[in-house]
Amino acid sequence: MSGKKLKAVEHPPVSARRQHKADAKAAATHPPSRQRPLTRIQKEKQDIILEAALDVFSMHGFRGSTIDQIAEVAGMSKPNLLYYFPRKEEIHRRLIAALLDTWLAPLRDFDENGDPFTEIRSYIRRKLEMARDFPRESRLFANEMLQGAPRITEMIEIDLKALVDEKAKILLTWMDQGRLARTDPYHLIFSIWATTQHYADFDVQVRAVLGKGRNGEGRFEDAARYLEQLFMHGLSPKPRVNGSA
Amino acid sequence: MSGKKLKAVEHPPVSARRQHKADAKAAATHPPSRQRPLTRIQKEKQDIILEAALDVFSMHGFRGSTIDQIAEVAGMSKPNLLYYFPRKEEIHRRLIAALLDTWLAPLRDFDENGDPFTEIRSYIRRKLEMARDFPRESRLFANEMLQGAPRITEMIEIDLKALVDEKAKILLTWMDQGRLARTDPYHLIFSIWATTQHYADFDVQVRAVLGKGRNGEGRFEDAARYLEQLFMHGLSPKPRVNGSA
DNA sequence: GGAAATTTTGACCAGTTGGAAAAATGTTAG
DNA sequence: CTAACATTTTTCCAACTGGTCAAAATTTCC
Repeated sequence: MSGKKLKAVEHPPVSARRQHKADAKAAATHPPSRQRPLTRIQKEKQDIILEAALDVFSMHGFRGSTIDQIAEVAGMSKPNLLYYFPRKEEIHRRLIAALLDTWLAPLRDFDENGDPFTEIRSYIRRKLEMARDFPRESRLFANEMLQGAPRITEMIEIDLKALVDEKAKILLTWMDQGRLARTDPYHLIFSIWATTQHYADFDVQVRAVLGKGRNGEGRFEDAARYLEQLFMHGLSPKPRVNGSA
Repeated sequence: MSGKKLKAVEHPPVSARRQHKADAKAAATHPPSRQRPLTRIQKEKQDIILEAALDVFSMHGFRGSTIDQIAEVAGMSKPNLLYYFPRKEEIHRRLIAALLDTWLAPLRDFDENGDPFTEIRSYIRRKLEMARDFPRESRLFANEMLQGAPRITEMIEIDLKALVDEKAKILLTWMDQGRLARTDPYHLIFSIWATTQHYADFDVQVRAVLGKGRNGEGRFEDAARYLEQLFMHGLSPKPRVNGSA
């Protein structure tokens, strides 16, 4: 329901402060990390752990989550879990790395040769699908943002920024060609992120407000319809529309 | 740059489960809680603590925050802090209660006798101002939502829902009168929440993407302009606009 | 000034948390 | 079967956590 292997992007020189004694002997018998090709069984266990960790981290954030909790959800003992991931941070890093990749995929697919409205519409749709199908990933990301993104600043300041810059340029071109209302392309992108991820991150609120009646999967359909209308109307290249007050 | 006292709204009958032993003697010498009119000095100290707690809770969530952290930010010892607030949960509850009240004020002011676009525009503006002036409150709220709103379910399921229902009805009336594009009023409200709070909750991301150049307070001006355009255009009562793909 | 009340501090505690060590239990290839 | 390896469990620990308590320092009020 959520797995999907994503290539992990290492942050080479992070080097956090060490306060615990453990440091030297890393190639001991315990972790199966050293060079080995990583058997299929190991991969499976790691996936189980990552699954469980996603559950926990996405709800409580990094500091609010405990290894014990994750181990319990994963159905194994804490030391056993630590056999696969030498430390808590490592699990979290793996999740974040995997997340960033999938999370940006829809934006990467934004095609400058396509029709502006088709592109925007399908971008919205894909982001909304992700909010529906991977809410935990969305919340993990949101948690990270709320905490000031301590572990991924470089990622968002470099990779993400570059990607958005690129797509903003495309939007600007479309605006110049009169195929799209002239506005700030960055805030346009922000607004798509915000409106779609809202359905994952604030799910409880959305459900509560919509009431027991209307909160099956249908709410995503409604959201899609509404957002489509809002953005299609809102961004159509027309001078002015309403001028009251 | 952020202070501004907010009137606190008490939740009378929350009654959470007790698991710690402390329970009986509450009128002991320690806490200045019993009946006393609460001196001005006490209020000041409590405010200092709440300020500090807002800093910490809004970044790390409830579980991820420690009393020691809060005490340090507040510039006092942990036992001293605990003298004013007998337990961690109490501080958090106070913050949340205060928050909810201010947070919903703009929506309460939504006036059915006003002009639809004027009302929506000023609602957006006010929400954006709150995201700018009270980002920590916004993040505290977001953190609570991400965790499934365990401490405020009743609040959002009852009070919030009722308020939104009421305002949705107003929006529907306007739509019936042809003064507003016909759409789902609930999702319309969600989209305003999402787009405005985004600037508080995902502040790091917004700053990073906009780059060092354009991230002074100006970004809120730009956001306001963009959102105004999006919503004013997007919700104007016109049949169809673009029909490609 | 001094007794009473308030506020602050220092020492302490039981439970939790991240993690280490090593022994115990599989598993597998020769 | 058994040596080499992989996995799991048991035991343990030091630091941190929320919170208590009594004594000390300070303020308040007569």
